[in-house]
Amino acid sequence: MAIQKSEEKREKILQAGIKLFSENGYSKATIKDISKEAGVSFGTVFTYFENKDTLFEASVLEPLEDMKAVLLSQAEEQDDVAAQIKETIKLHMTYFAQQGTYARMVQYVIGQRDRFADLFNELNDFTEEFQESLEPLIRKGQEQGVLIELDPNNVAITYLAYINGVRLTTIDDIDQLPSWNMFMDHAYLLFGPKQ
Amino acid sequence: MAIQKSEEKREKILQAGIKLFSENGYSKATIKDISKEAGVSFGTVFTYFENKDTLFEASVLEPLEDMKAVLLSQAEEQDDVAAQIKETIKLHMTYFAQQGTYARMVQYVIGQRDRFADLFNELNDFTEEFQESLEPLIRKGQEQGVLIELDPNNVAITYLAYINGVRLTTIDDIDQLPSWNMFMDHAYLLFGPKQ
Amino acid sequence: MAIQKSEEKREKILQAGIKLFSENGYSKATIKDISKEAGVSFGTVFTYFENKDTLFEASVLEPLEDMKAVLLSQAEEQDDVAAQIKETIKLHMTYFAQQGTYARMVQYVIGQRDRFADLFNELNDFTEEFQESLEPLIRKGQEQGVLIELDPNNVAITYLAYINGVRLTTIDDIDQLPSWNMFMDHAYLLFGPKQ
Amino acid sequence: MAIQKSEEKREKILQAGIKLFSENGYSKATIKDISKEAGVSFGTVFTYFENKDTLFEASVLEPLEDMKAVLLSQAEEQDDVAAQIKETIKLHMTYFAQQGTYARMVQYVIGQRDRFADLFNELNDFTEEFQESLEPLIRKGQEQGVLIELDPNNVAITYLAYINGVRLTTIDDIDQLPSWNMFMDHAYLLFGPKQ
DNA sequence: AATGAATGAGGTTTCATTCAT
DNA sequence: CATGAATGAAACCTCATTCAT
Repeated sequence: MAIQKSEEKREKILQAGIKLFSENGYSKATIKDISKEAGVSFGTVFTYFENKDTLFEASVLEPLEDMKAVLLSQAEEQDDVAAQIKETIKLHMTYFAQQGTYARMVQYVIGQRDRFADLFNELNDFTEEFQESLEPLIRKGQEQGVLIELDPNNVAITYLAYINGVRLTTIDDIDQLPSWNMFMDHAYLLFGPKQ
Repeated sequence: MAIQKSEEKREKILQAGIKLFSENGYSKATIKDISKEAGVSFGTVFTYFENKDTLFEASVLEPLEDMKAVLLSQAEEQDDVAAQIKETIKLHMTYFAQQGTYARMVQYVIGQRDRFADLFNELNDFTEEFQESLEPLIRKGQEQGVLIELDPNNVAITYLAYINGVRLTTIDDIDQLPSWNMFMDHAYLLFGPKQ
Repeated sequence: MAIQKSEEKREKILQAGIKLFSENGYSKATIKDISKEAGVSFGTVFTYFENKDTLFEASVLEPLEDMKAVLLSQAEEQDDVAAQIKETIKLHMTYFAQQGTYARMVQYVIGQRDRFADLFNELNDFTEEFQESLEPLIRKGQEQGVLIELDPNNVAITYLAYINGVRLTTIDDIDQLPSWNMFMDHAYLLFGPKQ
Repeated sequence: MAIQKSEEKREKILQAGIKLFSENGYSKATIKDISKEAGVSFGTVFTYFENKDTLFEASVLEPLEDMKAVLLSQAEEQDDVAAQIKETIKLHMTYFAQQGTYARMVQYVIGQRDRFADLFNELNDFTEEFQESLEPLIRKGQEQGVLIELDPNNVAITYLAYINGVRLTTIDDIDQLPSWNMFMDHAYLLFGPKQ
């Protein structure tokens, strides 16, 4: 039970970290602010995280697992491959639309790969995993003549860059779904639909 | 002549600011480091820029003008509209490929629009300008039956997001042009080519 | 039986305190380190000692009693007073040779007599006791014409300073007895042997 | 002139460091206290010393040079070797009597030789130098039949330990010269006078 | 105009102590 | 009793900004 309570607090601090690091960047997000946001005392942060860097790493890694899970998931198998891809895109981008500012942290890590080497490698490894995961779907589309012949790896890479670009550039809140719908429609173009 | 000399120094400091802010972010780039990079003394920075924020704003704005000029420029008018668009994309993305880390500063401003309200508005205004600038070309492509019918504004927005996504996600140096060539080819897909 | 067990724990903590305070000084020896060294939990330290200062005082006092006992003890009465003194010196200094870093704590207390007033007075009182204890032996040596006429109090004081100086300056381990033998031989000089 | 002023301030800080480190030990002497004692602001300390450790090292080394100079100096050559030695002792111990608490810092360094390796080695080297410096005088005394035959190195070592012991144990202020006179007289015993 | 010493607010981190379990 | 999570005071250190030279 003591453990239960601890985990709760750790989680609160982590969520506060994710929020403030995302919104303000590493340096501007102070431990004091994070502890206030989490509703714990200043010192308690250090009970759960060795130091600021450790908290930051956790703040990046934890949502990353979610993000990975979403991006590696796909819509159900169906005959209409175009529909299947479009649904997959919707699955992916809906998540990003809700993700708020998290993408900015990923960006931060990429920008300072020396400092956060482990995190960076983790992100890098994921890119490959993502390519592999998307390849069968893309190939299926190409084989059925729905998509033009493009290197599936390149499609995956550009599609991922696009998602990030949209997330980083767009400042809309989740509510403004209309524009997100548009972004989803256009994402499909990167798969090279025959039209 | 005194003015001439001053301007030189101001420029050196600005370039140092652009470099270090881009590479390290706002907080980690210290005035001392910037002055060292610029080859001037510590106090001199404050002779040319009121404070750190002012220097940062200038460091974002100055390259922004270049970036704007490039993104608003287009390849020469020609009969083959597809070729014209592709050349325009090359024009745009070659610049970004060479820009190194500058895009990260833009990102930083977008992420803190409250703090850098003026800069943010400047960026926002540009988006509209960019849409207007690209519209004729897109419309031309659609009229000639080379592109499918899409809202030109949306094409411009998604294309811009894509460019940013590529720049922010990709860590390649300028040298590794192969991948940038690929990114250029795929960018064209966002214009909705009939194929 | 409960009490028995408690006393055991108290002793473990005390020994850990003596060890770590001696080796690292007051500030650098943390309660956490001491608890770990003692093999008890962090909070348990406060069950047996009100606070850090209390533990420190105990850590100084407890070995002090041993030290006192040793320094107040003397070699067996014998006709050859020179031999008796030399054996007494050996008794004293062998103890110090084995004491490791404890002397440093005494030093620490002397250096901060305001802070540890009680301890300091305790130490001061001992000096007088030591003088009294040594006086008969010294006087006996002088009466037998083995020692020159010196104020026995001064002999005791300088001898005590010498022992401390050797202990504080020397970094040898107990093993390196050779040098300690030398130190013992020379200690006798302070008693003013006729030669 | 600017340099002149700087050096003055550096010196003030250093003197404050020597005073407070000696009196309170490393950890209890805070930068804030030291800056206050020196009459400068908190930040100014870091203008002249990289960090607390650096200031501490300087606070040990600077007086060490004085101390070395004194301990390596000797009374003028004269026919009466006993008088010469006694005067040399007076030279040495008068300095220590005035030195206040400095010896405690030396003690601190010896106690933590791993942490302050360079300082420790410096101290260690000095011991040898001291032995060499004292050897001729001791040998002269032995040759003239004033001193008994003892290893000069051992005499030097024990004499040094004695001085330190007196300084560390004695809490008298400089004023109380009487006791220091006694300590000087007894120091001579360590040289092994024939009597 | 150029310099860099001086300042102190504010950041991260440590750690003695309290106290609920 | 034993435990260790919670707390916040206080330490060190950084660095933007001021200002005398």
